Amino acid sequence: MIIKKVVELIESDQVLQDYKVNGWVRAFRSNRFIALNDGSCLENLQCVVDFENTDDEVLKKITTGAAISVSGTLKESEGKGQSVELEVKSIDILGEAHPEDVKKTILQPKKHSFEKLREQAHLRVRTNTFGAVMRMRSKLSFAVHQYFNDNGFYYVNTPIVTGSDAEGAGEMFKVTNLDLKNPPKTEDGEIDFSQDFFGKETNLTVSGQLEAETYALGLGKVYTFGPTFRAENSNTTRHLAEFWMIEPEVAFCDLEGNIDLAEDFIQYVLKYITEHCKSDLEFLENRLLEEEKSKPEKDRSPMPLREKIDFVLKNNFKRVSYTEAIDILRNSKPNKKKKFNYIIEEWGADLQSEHERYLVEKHFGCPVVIYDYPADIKAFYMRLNDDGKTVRAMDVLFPGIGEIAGGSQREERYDVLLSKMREIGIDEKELWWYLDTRKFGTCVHSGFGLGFERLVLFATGMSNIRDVIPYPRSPQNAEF
RNA sequence: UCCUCCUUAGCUCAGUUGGUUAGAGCAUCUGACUGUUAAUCAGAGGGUCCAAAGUUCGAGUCUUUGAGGAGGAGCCA
Repeated sequence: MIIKKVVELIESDQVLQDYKVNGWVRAFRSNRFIALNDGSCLENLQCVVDFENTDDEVLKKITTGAAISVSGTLKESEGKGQSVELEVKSIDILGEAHPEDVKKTILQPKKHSFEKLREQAHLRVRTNTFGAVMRMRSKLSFAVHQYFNDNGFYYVNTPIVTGSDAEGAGEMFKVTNLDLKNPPKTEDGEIDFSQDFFGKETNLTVSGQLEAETYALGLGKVYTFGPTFRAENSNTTRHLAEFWMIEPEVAFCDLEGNIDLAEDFIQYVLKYITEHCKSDLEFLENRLLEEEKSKPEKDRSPMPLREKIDFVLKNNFKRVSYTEAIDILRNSKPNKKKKFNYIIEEWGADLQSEHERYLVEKHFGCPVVIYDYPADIKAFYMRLNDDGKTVRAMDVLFPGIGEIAGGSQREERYDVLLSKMREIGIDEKELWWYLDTRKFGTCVHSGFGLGFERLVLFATGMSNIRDVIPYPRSPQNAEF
C-alpha cells in the first residue's frame, strides 16, 4: 500500500488507486464522512466510511482530534465541496481523543478567539488558521535562504551568548550559571563575574550585526537568521522577547545599495509565498474579510490580503530623506490641526509611530524608506554624513506593521568611529575586535536587520505577532 | 512602564435602577436520521458569576485591593 500525504491525493488525478493516509480527524459527519487533515495542506481529505460494515467500536472512536490511519480507493467525489475522496476499506485508530476531554480544548470544531488559542498553543497548530500561518512561516523562511543563496550571500551563525553589552539595541537577558542565591562577590561588593562560566558577564544576543560585519569584511556578502532576545517590557502586538531576525551585511556597499537590497529581498520572499502558498493565502484572506465585516468601515483594510501583497510586489518603495519626511509631517493636516499626540515642530524630533503610520498609510500609501536620520537619534555605528549632523541610516516602514527593517551604512573610518564611541561612553576595550576591522582593510559596507515575525505578520495578515510564532515569549509569558 | 477596557457553563456571549430558582447559541451525553461540508432533529446534564474584603435586609450587578488577559503608547525588529 502506498502511503500518501493529503496534499498529494487532493492534487492527484490518479483515481481508482489504493492509498493509505495518516492524519487527524477534524470532523466526522453523518457517521460516514471523515474530514482528515495531516498538516500537509489546508484542505481536508474526505474519507467515506461504509458504516454498515464497520465495527461499532471503531466508529465510536472516530472522533474529532483522534489520530487515524485509513486505507482505501481514491475516487472522484460524489458530493460537492471536494473533487476527490477516499472510499475507506480499513481504518486503524492510532490515538484516541475522548469527546469529553476534547470539548474542553480548542480542538472542538468551532470558532475560537486568538486569546484562547494562545492559551492552548500546543494544540492551535491543528486549526486551519494556524496551520496556514505556520506553513507560510516555513515557506517564507525557506525563501529567505533561497534568496541569499542565489545572490551570493553566505549564511553566518553569529553567537547567541554574547560577551558585550555595548550594542545598545535594548535591554538584555543575563546568562549565568552562578548560584543566584549566593553569588560570589568582589571586594567592593559587586557580583564577581570572573568566577562565572565564561569568566565575564554575558548576555543573550540582541543583534548579530557587529559579528556579521566582521564576516562581511572577509566573505563579502553574509546574512544571519537566528533567534534574538530583548528584555524590554514591551506589551504590544509587534514585539516579542524572543524573535527571529534576518541581518544581511554587505562589503563594498553603500546606503543606496542597502536600500536596493532590502527592497529586492522583501519583494522576492513575498513573491515566493504568493506562488507557493496559494490556498493558505486564500484562506487567510477570506478569514480576514470575514473578520472585518464586524468592524466599522473606517477600521477596515482598504485591500484584501493578496492584493496588499501584490501592491508591495509591483510598486517601488517610496524613498524619502528624514528631512523631507519632517517637512511633509510639519505641513500635514493632523499636525496643523494638532491631531498628533506628538506635534512635529523642529528638525531633529524622533518620528513616533503615529507619524510613520501617517506617511505610509495616508500620505504615500505604499511602503516607505526613510533615510539620513539625525545622528543624535541613531546608533553609534552608523556612517556620519558630510553635513556632520545626519547618518546614513534607513528604516523600512510597512502599512499596519510600522518598522519592518532598519539598517545603515556602517561607519568605516576608524577615527570617526572611535570618537563616536568615546562620546557616548562605549568601552572601546570591549569592542576592540570591532574597531580592529577598521584598521585592517576597512571599506564601505552596509546592512540591515529585518524582524522575521513582522514579515510573517504582513504576509499572513495576522494582527498580533504572538500568533505568527509557535510559542511566543513575552513579558510574564514563557509557557510551553 | 503608562493609559483604557475585559474576566458569568467546555467555548462565544446576554444578564434591566441592586430584588424569587443566573439565561442563549455552539459543544458534550442519550436517542433518531444518514451523500454530509462547523450535517440535521428531539431530549438531558452542565455554574465557587476571576479572588479577597467592604456597602446593603439583599450583590453577577455598587466600592476597594489583588490576579490574569486584551488593545493603545513608549522602546524597537
